[in-house]
Amino acid sequence: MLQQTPVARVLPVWRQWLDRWPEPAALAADEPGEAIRMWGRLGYPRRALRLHGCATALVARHGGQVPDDLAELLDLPGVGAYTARAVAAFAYRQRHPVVDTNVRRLVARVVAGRPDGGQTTTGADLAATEALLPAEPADAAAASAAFMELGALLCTARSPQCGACPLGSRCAWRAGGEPLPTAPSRRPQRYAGTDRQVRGELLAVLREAPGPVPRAELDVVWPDASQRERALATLLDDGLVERHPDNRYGLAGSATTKPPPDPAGSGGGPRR
DNA sequence: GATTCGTGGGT
DNA sequence: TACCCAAGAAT
Repeated sequence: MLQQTPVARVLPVWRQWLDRWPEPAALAADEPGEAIRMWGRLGYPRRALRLHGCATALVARHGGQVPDDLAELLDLPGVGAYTARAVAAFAYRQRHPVVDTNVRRLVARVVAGRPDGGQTTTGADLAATEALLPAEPADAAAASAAFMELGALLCTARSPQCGACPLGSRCAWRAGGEPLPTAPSRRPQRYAGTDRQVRGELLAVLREAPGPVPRAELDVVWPDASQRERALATLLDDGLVERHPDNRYGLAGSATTKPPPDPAGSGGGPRR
């Protein structure tokens, strides 16, 4: 949930989520569509699907437990370099570099004197961060937590508070006069009008509906029919949405949630 | 390595 | 208003 999403926005959803599914087996036993529904408006809904897939994999491969081996963690759906190492380090106290966007920026500044980190974590980022870790695994985990907090609270992207930073004069970026980024080089990140927004609108209808809805209920969310088609097609392709035999649409695998009265008697569609 | 994938709050 | 940017992962 925390992937590319501010902590404050995650917290309420996370609490409801764990209240409903306290352990992987509980989530795995429910429909993936219910995970999408509970995801709410956190964004990147494929993460909900992957989290459900992750729970399923944990049950199938690891007896419902979260493994402590880095390679096994990396094999889980939705678990990448950051999450796998965060779990191994924070939950199991292993010595791994934990590199998120905050640590990437912090290390870029402190070590390399650059104004910002890259968009994605590279092998060089992992190596540079690993070099900063104490030898003792428990201390390394504490240091990783400290790096993340430092990057998130003081060494921020916009307005870093260098005066309050405990690293003080040991920072190469500060020593270099805190040079600003040379080129903007950031992609335009507009959202309004994109297929992303249309996907979001379509999914919002399906989340709020108790079960599959007729096509007409999806058609009202966006005026451009061709863009609507495209967005719906990608949702189907991602496995977030299912088309039922009666030409209604619903969240993946959630056809069981009390379908409305069906005169045609086709039921909620077959389930496996 | 570069792109794509949502959403909302801060500046 | 417009833009930035979040505890990234998959392709």
